[in-house]
Amino acid sequence: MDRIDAMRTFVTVVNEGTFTRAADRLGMSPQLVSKYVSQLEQHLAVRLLNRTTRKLHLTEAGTSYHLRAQQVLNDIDDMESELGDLQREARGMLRISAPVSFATRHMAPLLSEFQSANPGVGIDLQLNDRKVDILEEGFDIALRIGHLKSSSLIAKRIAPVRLVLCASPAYLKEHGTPQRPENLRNHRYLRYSYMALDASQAVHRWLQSSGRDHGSDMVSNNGDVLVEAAIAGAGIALQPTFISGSAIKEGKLQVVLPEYEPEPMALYAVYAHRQLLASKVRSFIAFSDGFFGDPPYWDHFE
Amino acid sequence: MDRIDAMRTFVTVVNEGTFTRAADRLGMSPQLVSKYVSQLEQHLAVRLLNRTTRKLHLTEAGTSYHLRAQQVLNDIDDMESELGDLQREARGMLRISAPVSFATRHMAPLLSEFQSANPGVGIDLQLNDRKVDILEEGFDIALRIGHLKSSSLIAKRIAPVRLVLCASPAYLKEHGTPQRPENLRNHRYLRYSYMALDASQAVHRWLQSSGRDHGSDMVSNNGDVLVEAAIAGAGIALQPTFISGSAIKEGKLQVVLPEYEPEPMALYAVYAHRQLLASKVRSFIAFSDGFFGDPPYWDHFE
DNA sequence: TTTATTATCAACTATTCATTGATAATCTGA
DNA sequence: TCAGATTATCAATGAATAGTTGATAATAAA
Repeated sequence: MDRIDAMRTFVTVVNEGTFTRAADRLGMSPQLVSKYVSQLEQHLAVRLLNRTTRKLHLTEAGTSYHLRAQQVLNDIDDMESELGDLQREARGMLRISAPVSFATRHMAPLLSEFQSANPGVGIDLQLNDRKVDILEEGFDIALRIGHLKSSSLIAKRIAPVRLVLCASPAYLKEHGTPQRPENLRNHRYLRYSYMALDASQAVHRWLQSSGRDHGSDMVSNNGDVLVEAAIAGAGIALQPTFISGSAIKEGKLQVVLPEYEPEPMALYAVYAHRQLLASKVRSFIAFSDGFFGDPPYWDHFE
Repeated sequence: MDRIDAMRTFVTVVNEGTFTRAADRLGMSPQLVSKYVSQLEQHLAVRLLNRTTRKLHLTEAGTSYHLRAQQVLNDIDDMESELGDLQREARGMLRISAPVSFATRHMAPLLSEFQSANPGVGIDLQLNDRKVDILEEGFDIALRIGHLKSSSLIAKRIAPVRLVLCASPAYLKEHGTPQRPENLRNHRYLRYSYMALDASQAVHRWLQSSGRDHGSDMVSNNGDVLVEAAIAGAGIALQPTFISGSAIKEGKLQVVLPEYEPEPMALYAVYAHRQLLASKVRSFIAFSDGFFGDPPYWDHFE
């Protein structure tokens, strides 16, 4: 016996006045109504109704139980319908973790338009380039760049991320434009410290090759800084186009060795489960999908 | 799935922090705990917990549900333990219907001692000589005198009720003391209007016999009045000893034709059901049983 | 890496559920 | 007063569910 159903049955019987009418209203057989009430009485070890075949009369215990059971049922209904709304309407606080450079440049319009479309959703955006544990730190979604290794998490591809080698025209004029990957060993590399490039990429081999003088490289864990440095003529940077694209378009940077461009990575939205996903999360994933275009607008520099 | 059990399981999981500890506390298997929580999520169509094999994290929906579910469970526990107390301790209002003459003379000590023994029980005593419908009128117990015809009600015999013919010594001196039932037709009968005597009783035949002059009888629906009238010498009354007993003992009345005394009737406590009887009712029945003695104290007139 | 812990899945049996038809008790209207 | 209608409950049956055990995958700690 489901005690909530039994309570609801008893309350309906009291409100309707007879077992049969209660059965009609609840869409069940009178026999079942009778059984439920009996079982409830059995469970409580209290007689709730004095019943003849014609009339029902509440006992003192029944009166008291009816009153409070009605309240409890209302509470449960409230509670469940509140959860239902949460599911249906996309409400609540959406906690997002995102990479620093990408977020500062490209997230604002996405979030702004998403909130216009989903007024019930609040957003808490935490910028972080380390790999956060979304469960442990309570994130609904983490945006990540790279080739994802498998895990128990779900990853939805949001946009491609191209990496291009680039330097300022002035730098190239002074140091020469590399025509072959081998030439890179003679250049100053503006290196991103978290970069985890696939070793099979030709460009990577030359940038990491032991023949180079690593002591003269510039290293940062922030891509923006490296791109700004490249613009200022400090060397050659291998950075995503979502950072360098606009500078390239404006002519402040020039793509180097385009024919050796590494395989593109991707921006992923990572979340915990596929089933019973909160509506706010589902909506955000769907909203992000294709938002940046394909190819994304920051790649329109050529 | 019992939703209340499922709610309780979920709340315990959240409070204990792991499924396994919750299972220990609830005395069930971890598999079952897992199943319950899953079914609850299924039912609500909301993910309540983000779980890895090592740690649990509440979702936003889960946080809100946990808070309210805990409240609901408390309400239910309160409600049920209140009913339990009602059952265990004998509390509440006990509504009793009783015959007028009996109650005015003999109920006070019973009720008073019962309340001393059961301080939680209030008493509402309604005096009435008609046959009340205890369910319809909301009585817990009706005291009735007579030979009860069968019904769906339960009747517990509390005390024997003897009926004796009696008259004042002065009346008998003036009109003669009947030695045989036939003599009764020459006397004035003080008749109780609700009297439903078994027609097989010898005395009854003579009192109702057509040879008598009924026009000279006195009729009342109150036995006290008839007994008082008998004391005043108005005639012969057939009344219960619980009314006439004290007057007989004091010599104000004299028993007539004792060898023709009708079969005794009884005082019954009538109530609706035997099962799941409210504790206040059960206690009262038990308390009444034998309270008046056997034979009852009012029969000690001989 | 190995071991221990944890949640979950899968399969299986005992139990419970919900239905149907039958019955007893009451009420209603002639 | 008596048949017909209504009502609650009982009993029996097949369907669905509950709760168990053993196995598995994932993670944390040693």
